[in-house]
Amino acid sequence: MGIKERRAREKDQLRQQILSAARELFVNEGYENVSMRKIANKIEYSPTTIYLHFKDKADLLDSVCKETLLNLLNTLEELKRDTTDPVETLRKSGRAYIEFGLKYPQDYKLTFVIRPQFQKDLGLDEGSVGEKVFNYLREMVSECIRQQIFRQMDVETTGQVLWSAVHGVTLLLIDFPDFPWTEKDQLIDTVIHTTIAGLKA
Amino acid sequence: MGIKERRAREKDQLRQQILSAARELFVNEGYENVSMRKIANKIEYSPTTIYLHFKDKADLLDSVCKETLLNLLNTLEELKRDTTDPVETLRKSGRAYIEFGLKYPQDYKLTFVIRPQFQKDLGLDEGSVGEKVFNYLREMVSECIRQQIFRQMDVETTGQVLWSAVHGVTLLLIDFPDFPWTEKDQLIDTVIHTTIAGLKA
DNA sequence: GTAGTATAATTAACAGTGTTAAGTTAAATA
DNA sequence: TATTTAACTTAACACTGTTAATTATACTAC
Repeated sequence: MGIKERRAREKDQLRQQILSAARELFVNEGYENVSMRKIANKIEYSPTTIYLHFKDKADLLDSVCKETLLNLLNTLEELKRDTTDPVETLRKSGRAYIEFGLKYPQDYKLTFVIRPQFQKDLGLDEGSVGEKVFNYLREMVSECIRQQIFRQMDVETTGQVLWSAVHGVTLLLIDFPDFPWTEKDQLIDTVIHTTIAGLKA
Repeated sequence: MGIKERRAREKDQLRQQILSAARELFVNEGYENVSMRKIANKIEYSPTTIYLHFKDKADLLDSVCKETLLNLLNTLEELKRDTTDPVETLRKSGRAYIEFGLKYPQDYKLTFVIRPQFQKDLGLDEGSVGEKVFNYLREMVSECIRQQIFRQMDVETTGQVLWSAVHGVTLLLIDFPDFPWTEKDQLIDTVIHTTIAGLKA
């Protein structure tokens, strides 16, 4: 009775096909400029087929963003294995976060700017990938505070300050590419260095 | 021969009428959800009339954003008159910037996130309002460095770090209103305090 | 192997979008 | 009063997300 399984597999395959077509188009042309018909064309199905797999366009965006967050989480967790010094880990994580944003600027904006505009619920609910990413940050921060490297401040606030800094510089670099920025790597390093310095005891 | 003048005045009045109708709708319903026809309805003109005053919808957005920047600039410059200590001015300016963003969240996003997506040119060209805002920041920063309160670092980089921090926290607070943030005022203060502390000599 | 059934995929349509070209109305000039 | 000029509108195009109704396909039971 492997028929049902094969069918489910095929269905999942098509779902994945839609998802990656959507991601590619969203990333290259921007969410607003991608129509359901364009996605359908790309995968050589009729537009309505997409609706058999996703509730609507926002749901499609949602799924794309979930994947993005999962990628980010993987990137960060891989990095964590190699280092032991919590400040060094934090520094590297900050860099990795920003570089992730710059490597996939559209994905980043989709996830952290566009999506919230359409889906108020966020995706930081319990058990979600978003929550895991933030937990990752929480752990690093609380270690820095525990070891008294950082000021004895609320873990939450400290984490939020760090997130603000990296989120800010990432978006500025993405959104204003023509602005006369300081050399990119130097700016990123300075942002991270400054914020960490400001948090130190 | 005041006829031409009256006509020009009337034309400008209508332009302004369109502009404020657009702003109101953009702010309340979001740029994407506002159609030219909606704006036209609001001012009781046909949709095409708008095109006699603005090149297209993006141009309309552009003009709305220019006004927003002007408001921000006024807010900041007013504040500057009352203080002399450069660090205090910086601190207050940071607060004012963030609060401006939170008071007019849609305007802020329109200007600093949505607009760049449609208009790559930014609006930081010479003589523009955007440039003036950034010059404002530059001046404060260079004063802090000159007085050796801040580390002897590149003025540009220092300014960009500050901008990143305030931009970051502003957008996070706007985009994720349901996130369990630290009490808002405390978070803002901590972001500003931390960044400035990190920049100090 | 064929009839019936469930599921996958499609076509056609609706109400809406930004934008343009052509046409109309109203006002100022001669 | 006729003519020019500016303001404004109507009608249309090619597109959008999404739904209901319909067709095609693959599987089940006889």
